[in-house]
Amino acid sequence: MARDLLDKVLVREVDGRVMWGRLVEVEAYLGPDDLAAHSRGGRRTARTEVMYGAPGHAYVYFTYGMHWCLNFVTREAGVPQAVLVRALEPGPEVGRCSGPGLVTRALGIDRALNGAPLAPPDLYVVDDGAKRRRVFVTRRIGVQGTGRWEKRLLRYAVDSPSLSRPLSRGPVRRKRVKTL
DNA sequence: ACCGCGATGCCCT
DNA sequence: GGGCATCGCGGTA
Repeated sequence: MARDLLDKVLVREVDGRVMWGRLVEVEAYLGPDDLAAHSRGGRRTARTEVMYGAPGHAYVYFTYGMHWCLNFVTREAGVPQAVLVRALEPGPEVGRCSGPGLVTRALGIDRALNGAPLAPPDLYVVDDGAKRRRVFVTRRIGVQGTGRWEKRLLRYAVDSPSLSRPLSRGPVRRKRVKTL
């Protein structure tokens, strides 16, 4: 799901204004077994509740005292997995989206959209037929102290100047970045 | 280029 | 009360 979302367009409409950006960087969080996921160990709290619901809905959480992060719930009810939206190539009139906190700030996404369906008119994804670029996979950003999970290649990105962080240090080298 | 750190508040133990 | 799926700034190279 994370891989398939790349190069598709995230659209946000608010007060009749249409904003969009192309998805270039996402991360998969694989539920109870994934020690880096909010739903690790099957945690089911007020915050994680929407991940236990139907797929195709937004999971929006607040972090570091100031940032909202947008996720897509991906699996059937009862399986709390999600894809974190980390970066977009911004459309016209949309500010920089090179990081999960910037994505939500640029598109006006906050707690009000937690649990919202990913469907018009508020927030949705469209396939505009753009050519799919080569997909790179790396370790997830900001994931530490989770044993093997911090090494797993669950960050999916296309090579773009709008990434939150480079695919690897220096020029992209085949040896350090797994290609699909 | 890399590193350290402060801001700021909710979540969960 | 500690930590956090972050960001931008200011310092050192």
